[in-house]
Amino acid sequence: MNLEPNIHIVASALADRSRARMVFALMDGRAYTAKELAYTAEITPQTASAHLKVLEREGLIAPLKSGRNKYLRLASPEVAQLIESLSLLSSAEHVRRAKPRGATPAMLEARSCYDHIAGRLGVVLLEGLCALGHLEQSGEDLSVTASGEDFFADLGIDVASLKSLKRPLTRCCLDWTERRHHLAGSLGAAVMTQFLKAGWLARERNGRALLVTPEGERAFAERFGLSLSEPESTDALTA
Amino acid sequence: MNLEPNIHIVASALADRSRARMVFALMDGRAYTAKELAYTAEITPQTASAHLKVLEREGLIAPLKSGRNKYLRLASPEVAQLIESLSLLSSAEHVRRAKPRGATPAMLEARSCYDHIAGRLGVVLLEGLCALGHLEQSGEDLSVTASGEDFFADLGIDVASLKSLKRPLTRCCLDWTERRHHLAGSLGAAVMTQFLKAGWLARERNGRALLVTPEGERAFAERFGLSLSEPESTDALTA
DNA sequence: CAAACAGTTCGGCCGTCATCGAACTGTTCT
DNA sequence: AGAACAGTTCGATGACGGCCGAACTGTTTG
Repeated sequence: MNLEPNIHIVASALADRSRARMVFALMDGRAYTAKELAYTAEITPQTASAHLKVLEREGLIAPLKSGRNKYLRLASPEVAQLIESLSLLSSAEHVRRAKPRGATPAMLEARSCYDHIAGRLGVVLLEGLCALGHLEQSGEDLSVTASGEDFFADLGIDVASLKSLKRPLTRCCLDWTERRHHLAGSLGAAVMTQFLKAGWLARERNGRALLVTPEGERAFAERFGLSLSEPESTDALTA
Repeated sequence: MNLEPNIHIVASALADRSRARMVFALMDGRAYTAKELAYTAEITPQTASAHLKVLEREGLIAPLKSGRNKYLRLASPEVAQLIESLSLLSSAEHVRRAKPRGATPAMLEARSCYDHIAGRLGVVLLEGLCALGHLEQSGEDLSVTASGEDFFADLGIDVASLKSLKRPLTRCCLDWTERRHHLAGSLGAAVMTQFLKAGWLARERNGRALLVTPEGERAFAERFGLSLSEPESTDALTA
């Protein structure tokens, strides 16, 4: 007899198109009301209610009540990583089968992936940091260099205090649109938070896309040596 | 409109108990015939055939034909990581709901997790390596120290050449029975291979459990400062 | 060549579950 | 208090999918 985890139960929770769409919407790390999620999944509130109950029972989402509203968010970073793993394996299918799909170019450019930056911006950011010697990549293993600690301190991020968290400091996250890596982990989360706070990035109103502000463009050029001017998104789509 | 990955399709492939059991059996990294998998899932060969077709279509397993036999194995390390993520979230459920389940104590003690060592052995191994200063853990971020490179070289593992692979050198993998970390990544895989080759570990005939040989016990004590004598497994189960 | 065996396809049965309309609970605003 | 609204429960319906017995393809063995 085998020690057998009931992985099919958790998998079942994500095996439905409507539930998948709702969970995917929550991948921006924010909390949404049941109705908003029903709307994004294009189903009625009753149906959504049943679905959300399932996701809640399986510990994938966590509720947050406020008056007559019930805000829902992903339960943990582990859930986000699960969705990432699934996206990685399903996007292969996705690309192979149905190529031309409705896609927001803005999302390809920059988006939030649970709590850090993904998309083309995420990828070039990681590469820039490595090129400047602030991060070191051996294999896919990432570490912060001494000059990196100073650099992040200058951005208002205290690397030492992040290290004491139980969460990984740095983690490589395979980007499912770029199919290259971007920075995740607690440092990745801190970076996105700082960028939003500094006004270098702004969130799109109802979606995962992130917009680079003019100040952000200047800051990225000065500090990271990046020029984001050429929008390769059309390229990426037709490639 | 959202860029929407069909994660529910891949999830569906794992949303069935029989398929989950088969995939879980493949987590030891070996290849099995369709009939063996049917047997472990306790279903007829016809039914298994249909299931395996689904898993193959979704790119989760890869076939390897040899005469009238068809050997099946996991398609990639990414798939193994997906199963890990699922196990992590479902074992929480599992523990919470149905505590006393048929479990092999041997599997709790040491087992293969796709291609590296998991279970109590995997956990104490990682801790031993950190205590000896061969690995360094900041947060959950792992790196090999200078003394570590020598240490692994002595075991017949060339860390430098592993670094050049596209796979991560080290990766923390959360153990779903111990709920603590063990060593994964290409170094983790190399370590298990060496241990098997050196005769320190032996595979159980039909399962994921790993047995520590007397030579292995001696080697682990000498080189890693580990004493595995006390079988805490009963502890772990009643805890 | 014939028997044995791995794997597959086909057809029918049955349970599970996503969906929606209708009706209900509870909170907020006027 | 009463209207409006978020969220839920209930019941009916219809589709999908897992399961097995039987029959088939193709390879190995005697």
